[in-house]
Amino acid sequence: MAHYQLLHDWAVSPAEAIALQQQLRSQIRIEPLAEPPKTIAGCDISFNKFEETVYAGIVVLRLDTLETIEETGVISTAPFPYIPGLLSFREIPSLLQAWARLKTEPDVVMFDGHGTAHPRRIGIASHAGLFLNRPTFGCGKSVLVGKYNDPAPERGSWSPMTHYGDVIGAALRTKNKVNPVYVSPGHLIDLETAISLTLNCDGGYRIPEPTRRAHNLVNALRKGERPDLSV
DNA sequence: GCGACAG
DNA sequence: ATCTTGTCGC
Repeated sequence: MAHYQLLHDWAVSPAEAIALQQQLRSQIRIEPLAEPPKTIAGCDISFNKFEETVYAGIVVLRLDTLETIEETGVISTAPFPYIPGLLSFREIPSLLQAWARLKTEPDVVMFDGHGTAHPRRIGIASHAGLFLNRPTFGCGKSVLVGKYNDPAPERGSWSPMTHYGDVIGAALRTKNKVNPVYVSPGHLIDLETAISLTLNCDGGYRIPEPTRRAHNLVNALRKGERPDLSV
C-alpha cells in the first residue's frame, strides 16, 4: 500500500550508476522535518555468502514507545554487485518491494548505510529518499568517506564528519565507551534531527532499534524462520 | 601512482 | 554482507 516513484531504471552499468548519482544529487534537500514524526522505519538486507539471493526487510516502530507496529520482508535477487559508493544500486530495488508491502506509511526512514556522507553526497539513504519522497537518513557502522575527531566517550556526544570542506554527517556515540555510529541526513531532514532521532531509538545497544530490528528480521527471513513474511 | 573503500 | 568461540575488559 505504501507507494514510491520509480525515478529511473535499476538495470544500469557502474558508469551509468555514477552518472545517475550526479544527476540526482541536485534534487536532494537537507532541511528540518516538515512534520513531527510519530513512526520510524528501519531497513536492512541480508545475504548468504557467495549467493545472489537478497533478503530485504523493513520494520516500523512508534517513536514514543519503540513498539514494533509492522514488518515486511521480500526475497529477490541482487541486480548489481557491491561496489563502494554504489551500494544503493544493490540494495534499494529489493527494499522498494518491501516498502510496497507496508500498510502504513512511516514518517521517517532509517537506513543501514550513509546519506550525504558519500563521495557524491548521495548514499543509499539520500537516493531512497528521492524515490520514497519521505524523510530519510543513514546510520552506518563504518565510514565510507570523511574525517572526524573522536567524540567524547559518553552516550549522546558527537563530532562532525567533514569531506572536502563539507560537514557531511556525524560520528555519534550511542552507548558509553562504545564505538560511534555514523549518522548523516538522506533527504527532507537535517543532521541535527537525524542525530536526535537516532538517540531517541535507544534500545541499549550500539545500533539503534529500527535498523537493529530490521537486521534481525532479515536474518530470520534468510534462515527460513519467518514463513509468515514474504508470502 | 598508491591506498581506501557503506553493506 | 557472511563465516564463528572463546575471551578480554568494565
